[in-house]
Amino acid sequence: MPMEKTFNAAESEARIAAAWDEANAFAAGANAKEGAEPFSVMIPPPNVTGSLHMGHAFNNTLQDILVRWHRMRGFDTLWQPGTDHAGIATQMVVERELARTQQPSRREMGRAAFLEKVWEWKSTSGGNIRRQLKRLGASCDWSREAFTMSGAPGAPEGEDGNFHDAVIKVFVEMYRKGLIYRGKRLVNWDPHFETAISDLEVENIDATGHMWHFRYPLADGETYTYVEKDADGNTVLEEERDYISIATTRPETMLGDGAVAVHPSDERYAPIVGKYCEIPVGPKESRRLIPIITDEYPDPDFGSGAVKITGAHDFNDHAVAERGGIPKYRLMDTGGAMRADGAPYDEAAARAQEIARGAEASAAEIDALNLVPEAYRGLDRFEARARVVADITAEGLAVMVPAWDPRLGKAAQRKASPEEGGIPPEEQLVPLVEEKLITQPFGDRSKVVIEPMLTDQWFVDTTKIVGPALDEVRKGMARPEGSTEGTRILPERDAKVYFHWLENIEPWCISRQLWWGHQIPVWYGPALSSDDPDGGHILYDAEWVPFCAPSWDDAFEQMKAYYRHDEIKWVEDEAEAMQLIEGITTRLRTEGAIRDTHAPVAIPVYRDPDVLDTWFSSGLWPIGTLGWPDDTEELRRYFPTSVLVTGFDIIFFWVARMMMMQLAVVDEKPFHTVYVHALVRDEKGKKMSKSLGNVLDPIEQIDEYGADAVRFTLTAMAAMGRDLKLSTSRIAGYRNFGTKLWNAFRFAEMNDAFVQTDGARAVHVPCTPGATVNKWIMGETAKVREEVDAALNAYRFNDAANALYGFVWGKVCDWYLELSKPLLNSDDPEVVQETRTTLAWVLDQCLILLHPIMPFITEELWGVAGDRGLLCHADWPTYQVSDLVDENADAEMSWVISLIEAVRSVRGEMNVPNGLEVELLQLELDEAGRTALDRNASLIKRLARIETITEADTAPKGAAAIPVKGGTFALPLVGIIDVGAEKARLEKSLQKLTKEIGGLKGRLDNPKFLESAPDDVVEETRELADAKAAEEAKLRAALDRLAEVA
RNA sequence: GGGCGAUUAGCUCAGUGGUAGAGCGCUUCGUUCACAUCGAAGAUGUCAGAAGUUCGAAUCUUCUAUCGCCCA
Repeated sequence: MPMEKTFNAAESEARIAAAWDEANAFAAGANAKEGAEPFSVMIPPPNVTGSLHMGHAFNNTLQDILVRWHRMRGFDTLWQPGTDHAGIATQMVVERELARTQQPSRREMGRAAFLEKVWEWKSTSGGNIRRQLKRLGASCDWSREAFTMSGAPGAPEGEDGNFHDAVIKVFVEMYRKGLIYRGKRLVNWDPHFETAISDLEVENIDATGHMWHFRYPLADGETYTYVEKDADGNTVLEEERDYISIATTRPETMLGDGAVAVHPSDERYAPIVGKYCEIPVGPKESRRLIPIITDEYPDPDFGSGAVKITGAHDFNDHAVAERGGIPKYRLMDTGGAMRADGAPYDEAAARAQEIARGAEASAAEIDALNLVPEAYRGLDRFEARARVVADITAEGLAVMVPAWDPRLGKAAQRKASPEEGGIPPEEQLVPLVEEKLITQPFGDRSKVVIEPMLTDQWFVDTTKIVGPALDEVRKGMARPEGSTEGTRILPERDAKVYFHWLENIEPWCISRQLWWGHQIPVWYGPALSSDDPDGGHILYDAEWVPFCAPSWDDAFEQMKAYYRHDEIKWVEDEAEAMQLIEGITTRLRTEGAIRDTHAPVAIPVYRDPDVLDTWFSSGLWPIGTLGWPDDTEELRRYFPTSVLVTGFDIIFFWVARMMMMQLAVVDEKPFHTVYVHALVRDEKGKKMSKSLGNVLDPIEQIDEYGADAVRFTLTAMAAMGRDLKLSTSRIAGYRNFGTKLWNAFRFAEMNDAFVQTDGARAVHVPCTPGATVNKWIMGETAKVREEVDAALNAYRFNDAANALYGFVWGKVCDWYLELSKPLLNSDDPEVVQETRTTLAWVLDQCLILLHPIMPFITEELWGVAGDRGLLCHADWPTYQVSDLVDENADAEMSWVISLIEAVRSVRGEMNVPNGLEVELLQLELDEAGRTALDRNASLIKRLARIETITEADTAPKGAAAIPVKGGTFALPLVGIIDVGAEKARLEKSLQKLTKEIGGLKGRLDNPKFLESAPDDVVEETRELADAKAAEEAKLRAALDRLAEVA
């Protein structure tokens, strides 16, 4: 049955994918040669809620190329797939789903029930991305698909695995080694999701905002002389003030101010440093006084030069507060509303006043103080801001300026001209609300403004584990070619990014106030009042002491040892534990005894409710997916892995953390090479995003053009380190390339190239052909094979793709297929047989070499062209240029091709009708040319559409001249050609030639060039100059003859 | 503000010191038995600008301009 005219991707891809599946073709170790080296790649786990976008398609295409290439070369290959559990994103998706289907909310159903819902969602919807990756052709070992939450408590059937064990074990070990600690720190708090997030999950966005200026009155009616000087030291303003002017973009945080700071060198405020000022908001009778202190942080040239210090709600202020021992008052609840808990404002403010005056207070007490006045309690932070501004302004404590002040921005009025009536703006005073560009932090998922918040969190002490991660990459960057020592990051630029980040690393906050994730394996019980094992008591206001252990049983053992008995009760949460302790202590107190640990009452303990950052688990991806902490066969075989292919946007999130964690846990780098690729953008260069609506959905593209076209496009554009701008016309172009290849097979099939009587064709070199054309194409094949291997070895994916494109289309289809036609129709059965064999071989090579980039169409054609197993397991060739290139055949074919091109060019420019076969005159010609002409006359005639080739001494008048290497031909086109046009054509060529010769001569006449340039360059230049000069002479001769006619 | 990168044909981009390239688009011609998702031919460049190093610069150095990304 004859082949269809085009490849039907939609129909074939599914069938081929099924065949691969059925053959288990991508299982770890499939097609490995005896004693093969391992080659393993970890997929960057996509988010389980995710669907395939172009970035994934790009990332996975590159991985698949490497993996298929290695598999065909007989490596013991593993491509490990899987997804991560994406704490925030998944919780968000499931909560939204609950709301949509009008089910009880997360909080209503409680933690356990909610997690059940999440698992349910995962099993029905979490497989999306796997199906999509399969559509792309990703040759992962799907039987090993991993998940970062596998094996967690509550995981349903089918979600077993030990990733959870690995995560917990690492946490416990790192905790015991002192690499993980808990502390009350200022963290980025997401008020929407009510969890801490890492600074990498914060997007800083510039937007026009406002800066308010307020007066903080000095305490006790104090005044000072405020002097403002210009750059030359001249006084520009001098006035008596009873206040200090403060600018802020977040007035609601004034309620938690602990001090006002000025720079120590700022003379304007020197007289009042050490004095107190009043926070101008809240009930008048109980306003707080705060000290005026000095710190290096305030910039005297910015605003008034004085800065309010709110240690609990700003990172810079926090540092100042730490340095100056300033209390840090927390103002908001987890949802970003002003606190409504605790004692009435009067009491809290009075206590805060004592503290400001020097009274001792614990961090816990300070945290418990709610300094939000009743009027603002419970308000959303932005609502509170508006109220604070309004109240201060109403009281006349805003800094006032004329209405035309340019700092007011759009709100500023223009100065009135005298003839206009009313109050001129210069006399009208308005509150100074500066309009300016403000950088605000936003949660990258929630898109709400992030609030710096003082909370208890867990941290990895990254400074303690960063060293080896830096060393390994330093080693890798310096290693020689071919070595796998250390870890090499490509391109080099991204190594710089890596170094820069790790050298300035911050502690990593790993706790999240979510439910979906690995719950922190720490239980808290009340601390004993003394270290003395027999004298310890539990006090009413006991601190909590942590017990970190991989399981409750282990924790329980620790608790027994600590409390010296086993009456321990695991309760729901801190509140319940607290209640029980209160009960115990008050009851025992009334009995006249402080409870000791031997009393017959259960000690309440509770588990830390927080979960670990998803990146903490994906940081263990390399070892976790291979079965660690068990000592598995796979771990021994495939770890450390070979290459990590990933986008530059997760160098910090993931790559750096994997480096640190693998080194910290198993003391071994996770991979020897990291290939960092760029971003896929739309055709205008914009980042693809849903909100812009410029996303190209890879699945839609695959539906329309086929997976191979999408893959080839991405590969051809994968120049290292450059963003790719993707357009559908490009994809269509490479779909056409597939069609071209398809039709080459159609041609071969029609010519019986695949009919073999002696069994399956071997992949290795089939014969030693006699025909020059056959020798030549085999040499070209060897060249491209070397090129492809060299390109892939260097991760130059685009070079591999372009080399193959040029070879298949430009060499095989444009020339070899055409040149083979006369041979296939030869009367000599040996020539026919040899050509069929060569043709089949060459096309097979195209399939093999293209397979890693275009797996589907090549697999399909492989099946069409013979019955010999799957192409994805075919042997990758190793023949070399030195084996297959025949210099003479090369030279001969170049000559033939250039002659045919020259004739076609003349015909084209002279508008000789295609159908018209013309006569070709051979004028002078050297020996090599004569031989080449003799041996290939039929080819030349056919491809250049020549009727006869005759020898002549001189060209007739009015013939078009065709200079070739070693001689000249002519096309006698009397009556067909336009003499003027031919003259113009020749003159144009001559002009170009003269310019080139000028350049070449200039170099050759320069003695310094001859002296300094390498010999082969000089030689090349000389040859080229000679050749050009010869051609010039021929063209001149031709022009002369033309002149005779005219 | 700090860092990284880009600027090459109409468009998208390759090109690490030695003859400026590819794909797409464009123009002309073409129903020859693989392919019109095709074939043949053609046009198109101050390699952002300036200075320097070099026998020789798109390529190396410095500066300038414009644009982008990351980090504060």
